[in-house]
Amino acid sequence: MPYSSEHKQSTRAKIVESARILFNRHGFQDVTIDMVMEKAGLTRGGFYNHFKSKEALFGAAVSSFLMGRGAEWRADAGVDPTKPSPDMARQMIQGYLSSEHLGDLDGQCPMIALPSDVARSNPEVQSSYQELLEAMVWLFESGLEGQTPRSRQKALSLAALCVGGMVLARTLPDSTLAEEVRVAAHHTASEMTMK
Amino acid sequence: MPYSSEHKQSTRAKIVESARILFNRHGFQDVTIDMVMEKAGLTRGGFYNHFKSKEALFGAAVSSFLMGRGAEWRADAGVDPTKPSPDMARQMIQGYLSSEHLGDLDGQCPMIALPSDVARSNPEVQSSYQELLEAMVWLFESGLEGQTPRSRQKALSLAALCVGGMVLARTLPDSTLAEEVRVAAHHTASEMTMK
DNA sequence: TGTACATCAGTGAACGCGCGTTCACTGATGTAC
DNA sequence: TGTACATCAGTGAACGCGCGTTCACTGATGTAC
Repeated sequence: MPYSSEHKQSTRAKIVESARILFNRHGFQDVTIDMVMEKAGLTRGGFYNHFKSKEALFGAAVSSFLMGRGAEWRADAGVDPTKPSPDMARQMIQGYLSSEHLGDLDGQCPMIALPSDVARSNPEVQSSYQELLEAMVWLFESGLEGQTPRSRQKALSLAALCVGGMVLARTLPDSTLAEEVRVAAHHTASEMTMK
Repeated sequence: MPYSSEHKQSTRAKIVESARILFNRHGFQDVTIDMVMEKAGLTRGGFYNHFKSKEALFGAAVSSFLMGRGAEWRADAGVDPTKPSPDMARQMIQGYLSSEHLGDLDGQCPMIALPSDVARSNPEVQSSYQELLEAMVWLFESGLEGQTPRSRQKALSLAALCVGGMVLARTLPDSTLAEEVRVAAHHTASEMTMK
């Protein structure tokens, strides 16, 4: 077999990474196969050696975030699952609702950048999105006292607050108001981990 | 001048209403001018007698929600601005995070249906979106005790929680989890209006 | 060790379809006389 | 009051462009002998 066995894999990875960044910036429909392949240093035609459609690429891109940063979240929380610390939840909130994350158009969480796109996409993409949320909720839940229905409710609400705060902040044209929303969500979320 | 003066206005209104519903269901890009005009009982060509572009229609559609339900919110809150009641905020939360609202694909709030679309649209559309959020925040803020920085933070966080909870619930393919998120956000938001 | 061969990742031209927009027209309706 | 006229909302065919996808090919690289 010509070409080393890793060669195709690494090309595929380059395509997915280019796609993840471009989708994050421009959304599903405004990104063309040409843009993705050019960013990956390749040409149009080769794309279908790796994916059966543009939608399949979208799924791979969302999923790649889950495997990357999402896996970090899990790892952070899973270091010692028997002794979960509230610090982990607080660090997560700190990072997620930070101004750095708000400005990081390339690296941001797809739940912020692509909610409508995912809602209208196919079930595989939506599953990746759901796994990402579950990772986040799981980390929050582990970081709170005990595993009561109460902490479950709190963890889910924290996720809604984090995602909602960032989605709003990203969409508002008045950056002062956007910042106000982000900071308010940040404070409220922090308080919720206290008591 | 032929045709009564209201005739064109009412045709325009029919187009906007059709567009609002279709955009809510399918997003900006998946709705065609043909679909909108057909739903309004007209044909393609006439569209440009009313709007200069598809984007202009999108702005009018988002804005029409603001003028419709958004105005109701304001009116509700503004009945007696000197004596704001926490009931108003609670009612708003009740309705916004209800399962009826989650299922109402046609009539739902554009902040839930179209966040990514608006984020990538032009400034006029984003302004409409912002006005909608401001109406919501204003209602929450009026419903809380006093006008302290504290109540402002709470009002903004409530908005983030409402929108975030619904965006997540709408996007999750597992409807049990979606419902869990909605209910959790509902409970937490209600609690926040208590103390 | 060197050479012919087979494989298949990557190329780039072409296809085909959809959709936003334009345009020449039609015909309904209000106004002037 | 009735009739000719002017306006302009609405029609539907056509245009043109972009983009997802296909396809015949090229050429780099591993393998067999």
